[in-house]
Amino acid sequence: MARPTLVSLARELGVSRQTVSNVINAPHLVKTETRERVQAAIEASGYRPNVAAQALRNRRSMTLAMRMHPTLEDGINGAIRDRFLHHLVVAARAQGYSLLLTTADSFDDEVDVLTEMHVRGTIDGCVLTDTHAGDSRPSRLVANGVPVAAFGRPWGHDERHPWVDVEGWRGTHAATNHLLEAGHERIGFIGWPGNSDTGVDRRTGWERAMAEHGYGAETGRWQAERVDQIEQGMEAAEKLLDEGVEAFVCASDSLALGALEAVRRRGFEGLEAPVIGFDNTPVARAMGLSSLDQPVEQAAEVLCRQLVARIAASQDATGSVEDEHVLLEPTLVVRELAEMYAPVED
Amino acid sequence: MARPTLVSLARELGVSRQTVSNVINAPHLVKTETRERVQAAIEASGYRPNVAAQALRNRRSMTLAMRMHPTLEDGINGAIRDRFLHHLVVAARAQGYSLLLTTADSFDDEVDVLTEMHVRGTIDGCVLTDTHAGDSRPSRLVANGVPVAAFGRPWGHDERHPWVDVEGWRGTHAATNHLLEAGHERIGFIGWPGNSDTGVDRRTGWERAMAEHGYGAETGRWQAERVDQIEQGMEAAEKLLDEGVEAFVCASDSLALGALEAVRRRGFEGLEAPVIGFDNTPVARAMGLSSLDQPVEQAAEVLCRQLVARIAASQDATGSVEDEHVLLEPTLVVRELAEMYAPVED
DNA sequence: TTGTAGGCGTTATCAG
DNA sequence: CTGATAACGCCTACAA
Repeated sequence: MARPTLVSLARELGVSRQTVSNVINAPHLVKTETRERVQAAIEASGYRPNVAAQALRNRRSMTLAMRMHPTLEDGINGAIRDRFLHHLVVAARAQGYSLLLTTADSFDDEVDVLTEMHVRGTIDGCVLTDTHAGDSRPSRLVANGVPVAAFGRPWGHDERHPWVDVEGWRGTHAATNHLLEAGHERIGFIGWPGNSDTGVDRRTGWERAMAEHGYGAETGRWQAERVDQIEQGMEAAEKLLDEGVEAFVCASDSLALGALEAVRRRGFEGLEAPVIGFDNTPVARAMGLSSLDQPVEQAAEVLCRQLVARIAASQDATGSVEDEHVLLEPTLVVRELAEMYAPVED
Repeated sequence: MARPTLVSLARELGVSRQTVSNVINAPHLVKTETRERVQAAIEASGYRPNVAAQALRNRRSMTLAMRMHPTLEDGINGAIRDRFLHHLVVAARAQGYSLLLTTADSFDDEVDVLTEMHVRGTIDGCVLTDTHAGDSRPSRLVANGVPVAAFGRPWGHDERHPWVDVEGWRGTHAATNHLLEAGHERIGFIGWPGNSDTGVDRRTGWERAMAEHGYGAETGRWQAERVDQIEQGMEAAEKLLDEGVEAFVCASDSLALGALEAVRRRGFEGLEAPVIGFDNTPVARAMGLSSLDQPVEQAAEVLCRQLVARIAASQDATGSVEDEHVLLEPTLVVRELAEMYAPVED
């Protein structure tokens, strides 16, 4: 027994296929009596419109795509991506869209893959993540006519596409203030080497807060740059502790975990360790490390809305919409150190 | 300038659209000369077949779906899911399929959502994860005519669908043997409370290895059951250490991290901690904890192959294929504890 | 309010 | 080897 179609339903009911279609897409056009009869038949038969036919006819696939980056050191870490992805799917669904996952070997390849999908009508638009300085993906995709929305601002470029980003500096700023208010004075910062935009951004918040409290002169001495590993964090923290630093804001949870270990070994007062990480990873939660949480849920939602608006604009040919550029703020999650990791007594 | 179609290309070249189609799908039917002329035009114009039209015509969307579970305690953890997903996308792509992500509020809802997608022609089949005892999803989906392949065996049921699973017990068995060979004698096991199938499976490997080495009588005393948290693992380990246990195999990395801390505090010889976790999470890697790695890449690949075969069978109506049931083995990843976490000296 | 007609872009079948 | 014809299932004008 084949699946019912508009035509088969219409035939059975003795009406035209158009009437059935109207019952679904423009019920107000159909006489109540007919409508109810048709609706009953639709439900009884379990009829569902075929998406391929709709896509062909409407020229929209109601599908978005996003590249699944291989887990990289410097990209969004696994846990965050997992959360982001989940919310993205939910947000897309809420707008009637599906999310398709893709892979690519490189950023260049990503542009090709996404463009191809768009040309073939597989997707209506795409989400970009892991933006970086000099990232040419957005402009190239836009040039190819592919609607784009990015998670991450276009560092240094003034791109013509909507994006959402999290203002890391506001997070580290809040974290620094929190430590200062808790009575600590010499707050250090452990960040990444090089001038990655995210890295500079996160350090800036600390610098600013310190300057605001009259420690501007010390920000040169009280900071360290290490690659993103626990051990590196610990080593850096020990060096800074020797210089008199007593609390730490870190660019990542990995570095923070290292700093935490260093701090534990020297002991500290109270239940809350004077160390704050970034990204609020599961480990941080498990150990009781305070951390900055990125509002990925909200980011996913905004991103989706932007993208859908962009798609609508690109199809209505009503011209361009105002590109939204949204900045969100991380939330400081304060925790007490898990008992088992309480500082080692001297 | 609209995108080229078969018709527009055909018109330009003065051939029929069918010929153009043949050049793409059945080149051998076309005279070399014509073929080359058409091919040149295709490349020059950047023509790409429209997937909606293909899907409509071929009645296959070349798309698979998988539910994105909200991160749960007992499900696949974030990091593993991330890896699995990535490989699934790659494997699907290799077979010409795309992967669509979905959400659902419950297992029941998941069946509805996936069935709906299949009825509407959005997807050709789906992947199931987080299978559990009494899981009715596979049979219901199969009943609805949706091709299915599951990551996780149908615990206790003899389902008629292909699946792949990882034999946890072989992992813990190998881990236990490794510790025994390293000279430890009294190996304990820290697992989860209750009788979750995965939990029992993982414990079984340890029990078996212990029995094989003449410690069968001790497996009752040398094990503990705790909820999956670091602190619980530590507490359990301390209790067992007091009973004379000297090394641990754990059902998860969380429990193992706790056990590791307990072991550190008492000190141990060598660089390799006498603790082995499960799932090879990033934290384990960072801290230098030995762990059992699930072959998710291979699982994704096999799963995809199974599903595609299943789809083909469901469409050729050639009857049913032999359902494959594949069991894979975890790999023991032995690590030396990160220097900074070296045991505390007495 | 309902029905008719045309077309979205592709592929399979069959005749030339 | 090539081309004409007929769907695949849906939606939007437009006509009745």
